[in-house]
Amino acid sequence: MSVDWTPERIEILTQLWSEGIATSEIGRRLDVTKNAVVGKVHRLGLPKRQSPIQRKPAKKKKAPEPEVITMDKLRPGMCAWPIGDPGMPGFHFCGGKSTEGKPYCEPHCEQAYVRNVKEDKNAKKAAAAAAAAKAKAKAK
DNA sequence: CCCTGATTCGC
DNA sequence: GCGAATCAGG
Repeated sequence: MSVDWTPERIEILTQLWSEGIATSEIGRRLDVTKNAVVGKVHRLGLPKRQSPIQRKPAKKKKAPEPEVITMDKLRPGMCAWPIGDPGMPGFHFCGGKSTEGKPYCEPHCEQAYVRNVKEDKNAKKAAAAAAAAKAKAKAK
């Protein structure tokens, strides 16, 4: 098994790969499995081969579906920011963690109380100041 | 079935 | 970051 991917081994790997050598062959050459080779190659960002292969959206392991938050899924503590048009099919909510005492998550809270300012210099200035203050507070 | 590379996911 | 398992095309 591979002890470490030394620069030399990576160089050999890259060289063989660029020469069009099969992963299994490279693996034999470096005494690693072909999976290790293809994994490393992919990680190094080397040019791909055999392009027309398109993998499935990954099943069999888990179901990391973002789960759309419909009305019945919406519970206290979840952001009630509406997504889509109420009454229309597929209407749902953000569902993120809402801020304490507020019906929306933080990003949507910001949107919620945005005033109808357009090209207001003061607003920009205030926003910048607020951002700076926030960053400063966070840095602490 | 064999080969190939691609992607995911536990470590 | 690594690579086995798994997936997909040929």
